[in-house]
Amino acid sequence: MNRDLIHESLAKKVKNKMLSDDLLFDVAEVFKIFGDSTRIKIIYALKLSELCVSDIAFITNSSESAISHQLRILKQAKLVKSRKDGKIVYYSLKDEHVIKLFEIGREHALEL
Amino acid sequence: MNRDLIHESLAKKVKNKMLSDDLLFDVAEVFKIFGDSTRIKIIYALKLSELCVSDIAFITNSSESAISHQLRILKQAKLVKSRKDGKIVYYSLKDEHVIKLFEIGREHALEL
DNA sequence: CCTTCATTTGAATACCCGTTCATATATTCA
DNA sequence: TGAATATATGAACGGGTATTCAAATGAAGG
Repeated sequence: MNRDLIHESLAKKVKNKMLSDDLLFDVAEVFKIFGDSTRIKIIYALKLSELCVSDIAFITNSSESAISHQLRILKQAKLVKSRKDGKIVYYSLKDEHVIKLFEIGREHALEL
Repeated sequence: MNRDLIHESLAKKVKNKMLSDDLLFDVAEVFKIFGDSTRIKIIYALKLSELCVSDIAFITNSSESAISHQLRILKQAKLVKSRKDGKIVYYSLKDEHVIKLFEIGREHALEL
């Protein structure tokens, strides 16, 4: 780690302009949530409609347990919200921001 | 997996409207690339300037080997491009799309 | 050529994380 | 209250992946 810098002036300038490690970590965390097939499927399904756990399990061909675990993660990340009606818990996307992120990722995926 | 559907009609409708597993998988893959602190740091640094491997290692406090590995991943994902000048390889972001995705993730991270 | 230096590569390690399975909680209804 | 059902939870297992370390590649300069 104690070498000569190849472009000392430039590298130090860029290093000074870097965002904080904390913020960059948080940004990575947001993307990490979207970076799983099951969660992306859930997000897209919820983009189409409010749904309960077993609906989502059916739609995504996953177990209810797996979906429940993933919904907890999505909820902790404040990407989805839930309401309870009797035995059934209905999940939906928390805001338009989530949809925006999804759409841009989708555009990019299509460009490959 | 062979239960009664709670909201059969709705669930089947949503399932029919789902994007293909392949596409949703690809979308998740894109986000997965962004979902790592080191790679996000690299992306942000390259947003500020074209840089070589050892510059990036200095800026991100990582080893050159680790950066090189991550740059390969970023290049395979078509998020960065490179040009060679003698011994030195200069990396830069491939297009504005990458910046757009980063910025939206950043906005979302700030909203927590 | 031989050395130096920037980068790459491969194998090994260690860690993270998604799923499964079994069980628990909670709510409805008989 | 007791059975049935929807969801949640916790532990454990397995697969994936980021980093490290050692070594290889490739280019410049003496």
